[in-house]
Amino acid sequence: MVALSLATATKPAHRRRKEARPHELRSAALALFVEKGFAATRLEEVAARAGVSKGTLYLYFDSKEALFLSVIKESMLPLLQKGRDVIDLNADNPEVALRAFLFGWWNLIGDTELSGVPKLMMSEAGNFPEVAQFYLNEVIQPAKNMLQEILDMGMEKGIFRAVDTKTVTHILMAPLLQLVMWQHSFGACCQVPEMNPAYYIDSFLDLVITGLTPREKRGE
Amino acid sequence: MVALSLATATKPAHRRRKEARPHELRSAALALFVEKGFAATRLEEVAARAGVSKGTLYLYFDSKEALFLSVIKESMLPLLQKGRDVIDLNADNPEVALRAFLFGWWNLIGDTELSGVPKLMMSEAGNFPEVAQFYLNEVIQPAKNMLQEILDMGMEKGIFRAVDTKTVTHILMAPLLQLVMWQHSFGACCQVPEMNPAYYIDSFLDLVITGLTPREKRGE
Amino acid sequence: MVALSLATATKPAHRRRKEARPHELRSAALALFVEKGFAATRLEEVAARAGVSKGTLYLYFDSKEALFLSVIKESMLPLLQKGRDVIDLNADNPEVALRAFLFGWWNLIGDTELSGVPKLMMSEAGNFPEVAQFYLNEVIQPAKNMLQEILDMGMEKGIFRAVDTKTVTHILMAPLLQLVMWQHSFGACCQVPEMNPAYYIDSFLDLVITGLTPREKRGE
Amino acid sequence: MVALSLATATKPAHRRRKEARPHELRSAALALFVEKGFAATRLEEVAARAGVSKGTLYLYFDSKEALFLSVIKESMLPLLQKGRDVIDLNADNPEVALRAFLFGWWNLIGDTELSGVPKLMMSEAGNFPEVAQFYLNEVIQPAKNMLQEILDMGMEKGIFRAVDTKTVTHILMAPLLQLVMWQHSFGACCQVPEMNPAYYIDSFLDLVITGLTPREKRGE
DNA sequence: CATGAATGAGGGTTCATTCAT
DNA sequence: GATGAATGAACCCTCATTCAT
Repeated sequence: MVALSLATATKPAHRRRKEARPHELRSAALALFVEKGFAATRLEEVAARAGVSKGTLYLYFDSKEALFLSVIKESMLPLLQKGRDVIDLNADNPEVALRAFLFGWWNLIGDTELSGVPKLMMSEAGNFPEVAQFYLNEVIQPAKNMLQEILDMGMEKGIFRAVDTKTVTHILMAPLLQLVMWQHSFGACCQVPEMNPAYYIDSFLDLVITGLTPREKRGE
Repeated sequence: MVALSLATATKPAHRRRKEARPHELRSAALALFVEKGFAATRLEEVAARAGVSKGTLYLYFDSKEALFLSVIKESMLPLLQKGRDVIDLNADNPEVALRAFLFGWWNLIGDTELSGVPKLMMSEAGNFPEVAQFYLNEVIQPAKNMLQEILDMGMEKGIFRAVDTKTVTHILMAPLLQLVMWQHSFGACCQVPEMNPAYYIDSFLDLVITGLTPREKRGE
Repeated sequence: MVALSLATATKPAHRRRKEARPHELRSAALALFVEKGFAATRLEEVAARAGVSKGTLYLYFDSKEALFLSVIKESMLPLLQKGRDVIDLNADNPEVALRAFLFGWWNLIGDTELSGVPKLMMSEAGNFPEVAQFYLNEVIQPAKNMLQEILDMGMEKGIFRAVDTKTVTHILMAPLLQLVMWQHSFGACCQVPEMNPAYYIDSFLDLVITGLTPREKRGE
Repeated sequence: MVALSLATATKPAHRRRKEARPHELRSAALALFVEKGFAATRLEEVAARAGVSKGTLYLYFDSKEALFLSVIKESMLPLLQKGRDVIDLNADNPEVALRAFLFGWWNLIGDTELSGVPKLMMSEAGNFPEVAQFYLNEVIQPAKNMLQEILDMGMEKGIFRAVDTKTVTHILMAPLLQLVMWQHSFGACCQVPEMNPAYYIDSFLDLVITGLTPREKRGE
């Protein structure tokens, strides 16, 4: 009983609520910013979706802009380490590492509420250049560096042919990014044929690794 | 007929001006909608960029939404025929047709002010579902159908190996779309390394056609 | 008719309105700022009192604070020259100059809507230190310098006895300022016995010039 | 009796604290109301300055308005008796009584935190007419009656010449009130030359008692 | 036709007040 | 009692839209 009271009773209910609020508000804000855009989202709606009143939002964020910044910063930074792990675990097999990295991205970002972040950032970069620069430096660049590392490993081992890694990393991410853009735009509002993401990614990897040209025609 | 063309040519300046207005306003609106988003764009700024006053805009468009709709509709529809032409001209060589189609897209859209339309449409789909559905049906679907036609041709002739065309058309457009998204987001506001679009597209086609796997390892 | 059209028709009605608006708005703002204080005054009320809508106010002033600044600056500066004139016209008779100056202050400020400015400035100095410093330097100090000039003249001619002019100028303005403070505070909201300003100023000048001590006791 | 005083002295700290709270809160409120005005003062700041939390304030005062009322009422009423004493002590010498009264006002009010009350009351009269009426009836009028009593005494004894006492009492208070207004406005926020209050009051009494006119010119 | 002054609904933000702990 | 998280009414300010000139 003492142990129990130490574990839980030391934090009154409203303290526990208070600690969860910033995350709840960021989550609500992300969903709405992605759906409607930053300018068209009303803070009252964000608050309502998080189950609080308009004023409460200001207990946790200084302004609408500060909320936006927090959505971007707090969401993505913690994930970079996971990408690191994928590479370290598959250092001996670049093709597997490449598959694991892209599917990892999908599982951790593309298939979660975080998938909204890239869409949001692309839509709003023009209105928040500093946030965009931060995102570019602290999220995109590190992620591209990891991909490049995988390509370099593959080329070193002769598993991949020589390519311009700067360009190819961009190309490798494009379909994944396009997929989440699609899901948060037409996919969310239109009658559009189903698309199986795992199948899509698999097809893309297949295409990129073996190419369009049939085996028997290669080398002609 | 000669009289008619003369009549047109001698039309007083302000008449010619007047006829050009809707296009100038759409062009100004597109640029600003893309940069700031629909909600964050002020009509006064659109009017100023088109060199007219706020009130004049309402002589040509009923509302901000009508302007948006017009930007989307009038911009893209006239281009579809050009895609058709590309296919018809290269019906005998699917690989050339594929290259021509993607480079044609780049030259007619990606490298012009129209490149903003896909970015705008993706950002605003949530706020304008009907416009998005229209764009999906009347622009995206026809374009994908053309690409699919090219793939089908290639597979029929044995130039391309058998792939799921629905999925691959999506994949084929992704890097191009991502490129314009990039140029209208980070590219427009951040310190970001130069990227040569022609080289990028070429690399992508190369990758997709021949694959990552080196020739000597294929078929293992 | 030509003359007439040149004289009047060149300014359409809405242009004439536009030119009068800033003054009308300042006047309305002054009255309400004085009555309720800056913070407690709603801009909608200011606009209503000036006969326009809330938004119109922002066509002429950037913000509530800018309106405040304008009220202070545009109201008082034009009056300083009139004080100058009073001194120049009565350079030979310091006692008359003193009376003329104080009564002039009363007629031009104390008895007009401008009487609110000193009250407003005193009430709000703490919230607008820069405006207060400006008012001190550009309005109060020049006015005190004029009074000091009159006293110096009087002492030179032997009409006034030697006094510390810095202190006495302050003392000379105090009852006038207190009178307008009173009229804009208790006088505006309470049951309070009538006070005749001219009689009050006259009594004060009488007191200050001849003193409380009866003639026969003087010099004891 | 000894027991009682012991009981008081041994009262636990938090009890003594509790009894002092209303005064501490009023004092904090007065300072901030004077500096920023009633509307621009946040209760959270008042509470913080008094060293308690926002909620605690409501244990002692029903509302912001009630706090304002209390600031005015509790501050000034206890002082009136002191004015009475000054008169009674100097009943035989009106000039000394006049000096003692004005200097007493200065020492008890002008030179203490209470000096803010007149400034506050003047600034806020328009927003709190009932409080203003109360202040007028219960504070200002009694004080003016005392001054009037002194003048009447002086005139009766032939020490002062015959004047309109209603008006002169107003004039006599004006420089003192103006002095505290000044100190709480420009004096608190601007670069302004030093002013010695005792010297100022002395100069004023000198001026009012002997007048501006030099001895040898009097009676001309 | 073209203008730009005017409008007023809407949204970001503040803060007096309440109340569960 | 004392706290401070939560509320929501109120207010500043913006901007799509209208309309007299």
